[in-house]
Amino acid sequence: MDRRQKKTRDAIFQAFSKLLEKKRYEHITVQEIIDEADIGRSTFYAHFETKDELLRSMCTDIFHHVFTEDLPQEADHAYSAGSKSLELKLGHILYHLKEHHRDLKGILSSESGALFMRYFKEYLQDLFGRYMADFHANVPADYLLNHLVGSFAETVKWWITGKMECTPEEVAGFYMAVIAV
Amino acid sequence: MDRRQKKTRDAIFQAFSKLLEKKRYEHITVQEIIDEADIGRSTFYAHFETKDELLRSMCTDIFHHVFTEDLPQEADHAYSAGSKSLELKLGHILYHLKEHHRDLKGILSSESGALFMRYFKEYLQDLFGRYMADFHANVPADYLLNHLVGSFAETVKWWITGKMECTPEEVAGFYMAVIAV
DNA sequence: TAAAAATCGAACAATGTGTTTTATATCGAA
DNA sequence: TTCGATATAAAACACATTGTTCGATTTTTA
Repeated sequence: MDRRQKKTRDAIFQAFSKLLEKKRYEHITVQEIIDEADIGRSTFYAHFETKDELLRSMCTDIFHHVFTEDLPQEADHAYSAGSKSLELKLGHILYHLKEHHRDLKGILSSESGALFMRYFKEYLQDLFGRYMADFHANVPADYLLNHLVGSFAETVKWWITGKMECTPEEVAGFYMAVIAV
Repeated sequence: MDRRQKKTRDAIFQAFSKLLEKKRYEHITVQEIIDEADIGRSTFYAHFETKDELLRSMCTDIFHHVFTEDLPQEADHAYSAGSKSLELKLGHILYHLKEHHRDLKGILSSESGALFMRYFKEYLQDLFGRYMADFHANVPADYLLNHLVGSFAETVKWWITGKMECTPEEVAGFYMAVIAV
């Protein structure tokens, strides 16, 4: 990627993130992002078609980091069955999410949080699908999956938007405690 | 309330609801609502300051119906303690929500669903707060409340946006099954 | 019937969007 | 280093949407 492109992209991300901290997503204009990032109008549109796509890109970047990063802890437990394996994996995801907590606080604080949650759940859907066999509840499978995914996403939101006093391990523990079926 | 006002208000609600069925909330313009409702521009703004406020009013109307309607079943069980009392109450709420499923499908299908969910949770927060004593989990109280409220809201969303093949009682049962802590 | 209130409809300013164009600056490869 | 390719800047533009205003008209209520 061209240095200039990367520089511009980073400037936009940072400007957007900064604006999100003090303003609702809906009320942030492209012009404000441009001014904050100190770039030309046409340059912004050369990178992103819309504000929504900008948010989507930020989320995708974060998810790519969070979900595809090396999972050192997991190697030892890759074949351990059941809930402990899931708990470790979720703890690891929380650990990586924490590294982005500044960006995430901004994103989650406004309506953009709803979009983030939607994208986040798409990723989680795949992950949890692989653990569904470990759960046995007398409810429809799609309902259960929806419940597990939604609850974890809400857990993340609760953690990030709160004071984040708990460790990733503790948060994963809370989650496992309330979904134990 | 003046007949004209009621007529106009209903026309706006119906037009908005109809548009929501085929279009995303964000992409619906005030002008489209006006055209669909066949009213004057200034009339719309005499009723609602913004599109957001229109949605908020629709939600409030529905919630008022759902949460304050007579609860016939509950009279017999008002003093029964524990989870059965909660399950009955939730079943009743689901029963009333079903009466609005046409409007709700539209609202929940787009980003307006995020706003609905937020308002809905505000109401649920009060309700669940009164049952918190019945739950005992080794997690922070605010986390647990957030989990219970969020999960029920997601349950409603799953039910309304799906095929709604289950009865309110069944859905309440599913919910109780997965939150049993 | 008469005053009060709601609606209509047209015009209006203000704001934001996304595109286009031309000139300039920077990059990457030969 | 040189040169073609590419990214950016800056300004102008058409367009859509918003929210307000105002006078005329209709409907309600007393």
